[in-house]
Amino acid sequence: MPELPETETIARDLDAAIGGARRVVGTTIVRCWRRAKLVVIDLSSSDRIVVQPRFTGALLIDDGHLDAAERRYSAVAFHLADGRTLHYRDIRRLGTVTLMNPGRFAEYVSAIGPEPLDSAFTVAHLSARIRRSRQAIKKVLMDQKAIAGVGNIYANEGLWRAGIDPSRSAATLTAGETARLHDAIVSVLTESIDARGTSFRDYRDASGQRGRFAERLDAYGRAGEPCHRCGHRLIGTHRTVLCANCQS
DNA sequence: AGGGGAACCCGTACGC
DNA sequence: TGCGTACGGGTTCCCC
Repeated sequence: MPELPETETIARDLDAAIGGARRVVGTTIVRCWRRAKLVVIDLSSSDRIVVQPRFTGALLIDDGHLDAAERRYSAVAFHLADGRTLHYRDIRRLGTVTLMNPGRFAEYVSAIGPEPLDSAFTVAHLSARIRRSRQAIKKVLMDQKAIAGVGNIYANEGLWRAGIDPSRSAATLTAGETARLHDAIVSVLTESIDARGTSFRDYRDASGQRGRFAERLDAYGRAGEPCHRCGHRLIGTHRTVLCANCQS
């Protein structure tokens, strides 16, 4: 399930492969980039193709060698002037591909919170958002209106790094905890992008490769295994995992 | 307003 | 073996 680092990897690869004036029938792909968990494809017409992969969506380039298994679930195909085809494939079909004009795109994006890897995302910003919510801190982290791009995996990882219980009411976090959480989110997302994301289940990048961050996870998917920090057994379901000893 | 819950979808895992 | 069913999971929409 692509979160920020996986979506960033998809967008970067896509931009390298087809960004910079690749002609599609009737228009030209100018640039591919990421906002939150969305892959955004800028067209010369000033419209944009906005792809939300959700769980199983992937953008794959067929240069004539894409195997039939990958092509099988293709829902949308963009034929490029150079002969290649950009496929949106989605096994569970919960993802979306939307063509937006500039007004619609601006409206859509304005409802999304700040990018955690932008300099505008400061401890003060996180603190202000956290302080006014009595919801569990993990739920706030996953709220796209609060912070863009963080989902279940990186919410678990960030909270583990910061040593904070995911079920803690957001408003009860101290200034020190908020600062640690901010640093934890930024570092885990940055490191995951460097590793080309976390591959779980169906996620593949634009060339069909898996990400390497899965082997570096500290919490997500590790219930019952020893904490990498203190050795205590991690508790929880596959959804929320924590170390009861060092996340209080 | 803010929070809670259902719907969306289909491959996988599991039970009989 | 083969069929049927429960499950998952982010976002959106609806309702309280």
